[in-house]
Amino acid sequence: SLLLRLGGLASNKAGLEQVDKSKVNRVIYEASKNSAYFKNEEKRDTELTEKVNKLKQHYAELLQQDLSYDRAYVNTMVEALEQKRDLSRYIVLIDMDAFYASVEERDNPSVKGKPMAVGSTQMLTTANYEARKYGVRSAMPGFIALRLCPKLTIIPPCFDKYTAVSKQTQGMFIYHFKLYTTMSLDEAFLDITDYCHENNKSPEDVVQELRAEILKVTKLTASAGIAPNRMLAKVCADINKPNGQYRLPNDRQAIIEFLKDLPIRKISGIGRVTERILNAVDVKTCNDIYEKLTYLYKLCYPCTFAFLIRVALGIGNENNHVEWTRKSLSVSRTFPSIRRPADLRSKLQELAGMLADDLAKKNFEGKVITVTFKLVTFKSFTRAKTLQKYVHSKKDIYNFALPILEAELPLH
DNA sequence: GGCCGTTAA
DNA sequence: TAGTTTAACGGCC
Repeated sequence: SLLLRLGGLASNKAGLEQVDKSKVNRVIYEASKNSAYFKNEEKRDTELTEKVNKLKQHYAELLQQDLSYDRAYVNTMVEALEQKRDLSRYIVLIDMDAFYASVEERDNPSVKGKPMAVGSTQMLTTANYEARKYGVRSAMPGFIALRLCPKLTIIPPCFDKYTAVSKQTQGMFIYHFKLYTTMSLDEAFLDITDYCHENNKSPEDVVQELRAEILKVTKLTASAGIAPNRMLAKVCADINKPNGQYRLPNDRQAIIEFLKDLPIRKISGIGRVTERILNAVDVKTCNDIYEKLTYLYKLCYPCTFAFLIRVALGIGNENNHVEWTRKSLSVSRTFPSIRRPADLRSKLQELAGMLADDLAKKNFEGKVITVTFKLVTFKSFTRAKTLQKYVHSKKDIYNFALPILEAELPLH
């Protein structure tokens, strides 16, 4: 299971269906096994396994107990949520297909049809569909991708171009719809309910037209998911990727049916750790969450349980309409190992300057300063300090960060 | 308030 | 040879 996790493909990613997974995993393992990165991952995995085993033990004890009182309480919570289920909205997630890679293909047609990825030998951010056939994927270091596919072309990212396209699509969205800005350049949530009613059009047709317009304006394809809430729309957007769309009707029974065999990992917010934790209590699908709600109520923190019950019922987050506001701003860089205090100080200077520039551009300031350390062993840790006043200048950032750095010296 | 871990793109 | 960057949030002490 370790090998699977470390080398394991995110098989839920589009375009990876026909990959020879065991061969790909072997190549990744051979390229990884002696690295410091791998050793660190092994350590993390051991810690997680311990946590999972403890949970299993706790679960086994619960199986022996009479939980009828808890079951009744959970049922009242389910009913209360059911009362508030909102099936009145048409929420859409628009997701540009292999975004960065598609932009580069568009602007350089000679790489079209050939395996290509955007990034560097250190890290890839996006792979085109041709490259995905070889097991190449985003968040994979380029040097490993080259072992999987020696003919792979790696193109350095050009964020100005991606930002420009993102501005174009966002402009199209807000012209007609309520737009909930998302953090990435290639994704946006829209509420098309009012538009559908006003123009007497079906959600499917509206999204079809929107995707056609995106293609016309940007020469790029997008996929979309349509559902009564964000959580489900996000899952739906993956179903007919690339260049497709899927609608989950605003119907309770259809939602229950949709969730029946849906793997928990498809839900945004459930990653590899949560997946393994839930697997430990025999939960693999969203319906399994529903079946095991009483146990999860006993095993999870209230906040986690509140999230899971919504997943089980297919009811999204309540504050869907809350505007995004920035809460922090940061810069980070990985560089070849340095340990001389003078070198570390000048690196800090450099980063402080970059951060000050970004703060100026965004007209932002902060009063909590956090320094993150990453060692050659890949162990990382943070040290933070709340200041008396808001700061934004390079000088202030450096002066307040320096003692935080020096308190950790010597690094080893 | 400070730190760690998880998640996502 | 080589494993990113930015942002948010929950939980613990």
